[in-house]
Amino acid sequence: MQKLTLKKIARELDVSISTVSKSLKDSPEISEDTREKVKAFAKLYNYRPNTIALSLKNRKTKTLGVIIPEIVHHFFTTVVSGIEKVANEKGYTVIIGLSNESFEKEVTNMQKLANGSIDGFILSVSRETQLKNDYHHLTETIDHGMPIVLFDRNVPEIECDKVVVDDREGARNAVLKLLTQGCEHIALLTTEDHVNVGKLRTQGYKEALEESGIAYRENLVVKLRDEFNDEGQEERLMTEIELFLRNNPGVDGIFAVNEKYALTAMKAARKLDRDIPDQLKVIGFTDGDLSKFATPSLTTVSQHGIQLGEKAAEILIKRLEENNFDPPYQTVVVTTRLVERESTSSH
Amino acid sequence: MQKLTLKKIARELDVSISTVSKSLKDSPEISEDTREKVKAFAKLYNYRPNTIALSLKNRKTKTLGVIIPEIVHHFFTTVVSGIEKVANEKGYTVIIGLSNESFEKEVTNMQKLANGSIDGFILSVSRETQLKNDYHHLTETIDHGMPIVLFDRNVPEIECDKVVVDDREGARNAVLKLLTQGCEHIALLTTEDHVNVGKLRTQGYKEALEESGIAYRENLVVKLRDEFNDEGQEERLMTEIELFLRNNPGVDGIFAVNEKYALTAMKAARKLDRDIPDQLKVIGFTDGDLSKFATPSLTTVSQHGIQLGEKAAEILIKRLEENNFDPPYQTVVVTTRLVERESTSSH
DNA sequence: TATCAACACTATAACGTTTTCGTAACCAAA
DNA sequence: TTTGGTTACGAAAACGTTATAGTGTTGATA
Repeated sequence: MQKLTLKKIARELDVSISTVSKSLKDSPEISEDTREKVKAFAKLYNYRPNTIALSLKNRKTKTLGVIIPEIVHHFFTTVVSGIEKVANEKGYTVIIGLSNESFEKEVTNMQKLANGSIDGFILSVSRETQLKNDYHHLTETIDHGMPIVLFDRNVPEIECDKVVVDDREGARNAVLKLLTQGCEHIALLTTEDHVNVGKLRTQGYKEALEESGIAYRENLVVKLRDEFNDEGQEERLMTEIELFLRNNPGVDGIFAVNEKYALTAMKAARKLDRDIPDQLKVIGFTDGDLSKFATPSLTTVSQHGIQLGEKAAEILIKRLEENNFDPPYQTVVVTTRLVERESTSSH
Repeated sequence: MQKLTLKKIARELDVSISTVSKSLKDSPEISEDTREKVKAFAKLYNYRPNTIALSLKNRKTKTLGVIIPEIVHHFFTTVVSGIEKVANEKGYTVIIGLSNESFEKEVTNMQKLANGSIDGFILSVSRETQLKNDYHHLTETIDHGMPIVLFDRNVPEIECDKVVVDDREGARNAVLKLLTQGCEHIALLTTEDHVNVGKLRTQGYKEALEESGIAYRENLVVKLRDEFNDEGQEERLMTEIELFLRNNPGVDGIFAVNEKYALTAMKAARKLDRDIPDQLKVIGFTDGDLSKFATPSLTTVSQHGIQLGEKAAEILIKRLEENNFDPPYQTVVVTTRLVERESTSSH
């Protein structure tokens, strides 16, 4: 009951392998009779060409390698589902590699896939990679003629196609919203500096303040340590944020660079009996189920992960099909949208 | 700057391809001198054998195909991350296929991967597949000598390895918990009947009631339509649940078969001014971020998706390495754990 | 001086395709 | 009857590996 091959069909029908292959491809070289006979047989026994053999022969796999830092993560899964959708439509398969925010896993995963398994990469660099600022694995891959599309976490020093979220603008709009809602002391809950998107969102925060003639105050910026994001560290995150709120009773608006921070801030506020949105308004970045189901529901900057994934896949596949691996490269900016919910509107 | 192959090394060093291959494999047939020379060259230019060629030659790909109904879904991503962890440790790659709960996508995705791309499947059948009760694609795959490990959504009529959650027992424990907490009128929020896990959880609900000498009452069981789970249908879900609560003011406990239902129920209760947990206690199935960050935080039945994924990968890889594709098959039951939070404890 | 190992390689086949080139067999034209 | 052109197929190479089976050279033995 093993897989049917051209060779087996050939043996069975007493013709050559070439004849079988050509028949299945409706080549006029083969007589109508033989063609029909072969096709009937192939159909009957459900012949399907071996993908691996085709990949070897064609030197292309019709497969995209996607490397993400984490999979138990709403935003990244939306991106993957966007990628998968487009890939599937165009006959491509998707291989997923997880870096788990580790530089080494990112590198080995890429190496493993780059040796013939895939035609190109779509990836978002790990936190550790950004920290080390070591991108030799990316440049090497590109130099070997394998295209890469970078998404979300941008790496300015690498030249390739990119699809990024408009983090700066998204943050700016969020903070402007808080300002028009009457907030005067807006805190920023963000990550450590080495995370690029965190930096950009911080920039947007500053811009919005500046535009509105409000001074940027260092002490309203809370840089949460990376390890607070790890599983089981929710307590420490909470303590940190609660402490901040306690020490800064004047804060009437919070812009958080992700859902988790925003939700935790809301929880802390409740503990301190500060009403949301009346006394404190909150906006988070990244729109996931968490925001939708929170109480009060959270106003967020939606990132359109699906479109981002779709766009990334489109760009990569276009390059592959056109066999064009050279500059110029493009950078697509996916805009964000402010989804207003209860955490900002005083009903 | 194209990929280095044995042939190119051979040409460069003026030896045969065989010599290069053997040298790299430290064969004693080759003189120390030549061996070193070849290895030095290979290392310098970073030679890596082509995975596709190896796959073709060995007739195994060291790749697992994972088919899941949805990727923007906490539970499934935890499973995938468990699979990926084990797979990676054992030198396997993971290809992901999404069925999006569609029978057809499940079938085509499997067909595409089955033609040489992977060595075995790990999959959870789509909702539509369960509804159609058509599993020919699974039996055919197994008959062709490709092993399958089914997870979560069990399919009794298919004989193969399985890793399932103890849905019945998990539900039973949850409902027992509500009972010991003093609830007397416990409602069940569940899915339509054709979803296997829904059925099992309903069974656990009944068992717990029976054990406690409480009559099962049809009108306390709410079967939410499948389409309410779709993106953007949160409103309708809410209306439905709210209506139920309004019509059944006596309900003092709710067991929901997933996080979404539970959270929506809590939201509805708040609208109706019923205090949680004092007047109404809620437990949900599936432990995700939603439950953790909800207000009040939700008591849930944790499914240990990671362990489930790990186990599934272990079973599949074991079969592959032992080249044993025949019965007996095993069914591993992953136990659940009740994670108690604010929605059940009256502090 | 023929014989035989041992050594250090090379050639070849195979995995399953596709494609280019070659070639029998037939018929028509010169 | 030779030449030329179809028709309908088969042989072979190639993709990049690995494993099996040669093979030429050397040096030692009988």
